[in-house]
Amino acid sequence: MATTKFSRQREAILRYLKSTTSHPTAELVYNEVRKSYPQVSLGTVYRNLNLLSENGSILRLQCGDGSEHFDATTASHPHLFCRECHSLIDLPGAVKPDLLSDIAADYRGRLESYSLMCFGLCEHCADLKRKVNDKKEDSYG
Amino acid sequence: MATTKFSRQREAILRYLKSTTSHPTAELVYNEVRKSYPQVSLGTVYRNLNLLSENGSILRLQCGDGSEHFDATTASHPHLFCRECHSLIDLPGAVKPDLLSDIAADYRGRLESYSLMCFGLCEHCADLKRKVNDKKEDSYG
DNA sequence: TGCAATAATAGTAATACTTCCTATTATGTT
DNA sequence: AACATAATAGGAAGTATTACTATTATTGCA
Repeated sequence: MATTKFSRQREAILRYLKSTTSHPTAELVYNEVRKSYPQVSLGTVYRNLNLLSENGSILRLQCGDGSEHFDATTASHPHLFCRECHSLIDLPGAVKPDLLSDIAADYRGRLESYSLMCFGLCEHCADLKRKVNDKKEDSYG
Repeated sequence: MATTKFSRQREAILRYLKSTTSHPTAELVYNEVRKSYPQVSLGTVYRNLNLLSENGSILRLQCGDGSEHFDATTASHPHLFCRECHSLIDLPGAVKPDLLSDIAADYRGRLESYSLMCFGLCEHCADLKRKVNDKKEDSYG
């Protein structure tokens, strides 16, 4: 078996992901890591993101915007993709831990993990919407 | 506003998606629709899949295998991506309808819909695994 | 029924995003 | 220090998807 060797680039990628809650794409990780390793290549970033997600160090998120996002908080937790500002954010509050077992009760296969992506409005965009509605009420009522 | 006009190709795409439970990719939809419309182009398939998913006629599913899958069963329901045979299947049994409200209780934004993707083994692959394990027990124990 | 307006299409070019390839460099071991 | 090899940089190649444009299909109306 090929043993995994340490690499500064991989450490920088993981360190960056652990330092942010912004769920960056590969491209954003690349731009960030380039600040400390100007010679790093996009291929290296992709190879390591794949390696880290395969060994469970990070999560791979898809929200329907075409590209993939990465998250170093590996415990299954829900995300929200805002349909207004297109930001991808962590949702506070745990999902019921028995989410999978409820489903598994009806199913003879094996459920090991899940990814829950919510769609709607983030707090900021929901606030804006409320303000706009308030104004409308002012003018018409 | 541009009004949407009828198109045979779009109808064929939707009809096919409604006739199957296999969650095909754009490429597979293309191959299928080509049987009735040999001249159809991949661009048309993509444009219509986007249109149909934007107007809520179909769902867009991502299971981490790189491409997108489409589903004409539009009610939010859970899916399973089998890590062994890589098939993407519907999970029976409803998710608790209060799944979103539980989360929304802690959140000031607005949650409108969700996509729940489970990972593990489908019934078929889970069965195979059990048989292999049984054999091992035979030989070693 | 025929005509005008325009949405949708086919076919192709262009654009992501991601992986693959190869010579070179970094890491870990003896 | 020397060896074995994992990992890298840089660029080429491969997919999945979108954009462009001349042509065709659909719709509303005379």
